[in-house]
Amino acid sequence: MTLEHDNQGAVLTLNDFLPYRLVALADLVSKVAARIYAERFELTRPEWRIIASLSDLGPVSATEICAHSTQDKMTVSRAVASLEARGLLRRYDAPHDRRNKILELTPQGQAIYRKIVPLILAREAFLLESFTPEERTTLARLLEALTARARELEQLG
Amino acid sequence: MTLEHDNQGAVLTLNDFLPYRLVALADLVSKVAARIYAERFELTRPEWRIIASLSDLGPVSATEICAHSTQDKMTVSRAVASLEARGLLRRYDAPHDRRNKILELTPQGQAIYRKIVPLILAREAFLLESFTPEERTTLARLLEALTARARELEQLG
DNA sequence: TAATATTAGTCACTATTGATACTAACTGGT
DNA sequence: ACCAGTTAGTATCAATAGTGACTAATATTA
Repeated sequence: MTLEHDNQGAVLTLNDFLPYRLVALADLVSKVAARIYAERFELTRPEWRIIASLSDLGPVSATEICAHSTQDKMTVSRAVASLEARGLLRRYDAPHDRRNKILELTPQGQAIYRKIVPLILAREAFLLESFTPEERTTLARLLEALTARARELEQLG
Repeated sequence: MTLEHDNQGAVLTLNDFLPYRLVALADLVSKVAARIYAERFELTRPEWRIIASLSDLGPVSATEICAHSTQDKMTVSRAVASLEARGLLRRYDAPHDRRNKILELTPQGQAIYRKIVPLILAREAFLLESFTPEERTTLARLLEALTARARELEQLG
């Protein structure tokens, strides 16, 4: 099957259409998660992702955060400025490249992370509660395969 | 497991965290799809969803579009205005409720839909190409179950 | 049948996002 | 050492999305 085929008269039912279902589900899940970090901790999604990334990676540059959290560099730049102003992270010059600022969570930033994580993990657990271990593995595998495939598609144009 | 439990010291790895994976995948898939309706047909995502919804449902009110396409009513209002200005849909008063405007694709709107659908379906097919029929069914079922679960979670707060 | 509440859709305002371009710092080839 | 090319991060401006108030129409209920 080519990407430019001419399957005239084809019909698309929005609710049976995978990309739509995926985006709708992601929006919903995203909204539920945001209720924690936004309403309870006054963090935006980019801010929360930066905190999570720094916990994952340790002190790294903004560019590494971008890659790890799939966010635009401008988005990260803004969120970092805000987190720094609130004392949740600090920045210092990288030893051998002064363009590069290394980011690091402050103890306050780490404390917020430790408060958020159990709440967020409880939501994830609730979502997966009705699945068997095999189903969870399958889900992860299928999403992974779709992601790989979507990356290919992105390259193709 | 409660949603307010105190699993202190828990760790969250962003890339193993289902909500993050879902959102990242949805963003990617969304971006690929947008290349078709945005770049080739100059439609925004809300506009495209309205066209798809009207094709699914036939002539309906804006409110029904909102529900069917999971979009905010303001988003739909704006996109409808734009589509009407471009002659892709028309509006007329509902017979028994004059608050209500019924929306309907014009022949031009239908023509655009018919051009987009095969292209979009080809992308979806590419994404699913490496899956067996069983895997596709499983994927749909798992996403459906997750959606139901996320709706519950949304209610709980 | 008034009085009240609800609903559809839009307006106006604000906040967020995204694209482009810029500055400063580094790299590599000659 | 010098110049072109690249990279990190930020500024700026335009487009987009989200919120609450608002208008008009309908529904509800006393």
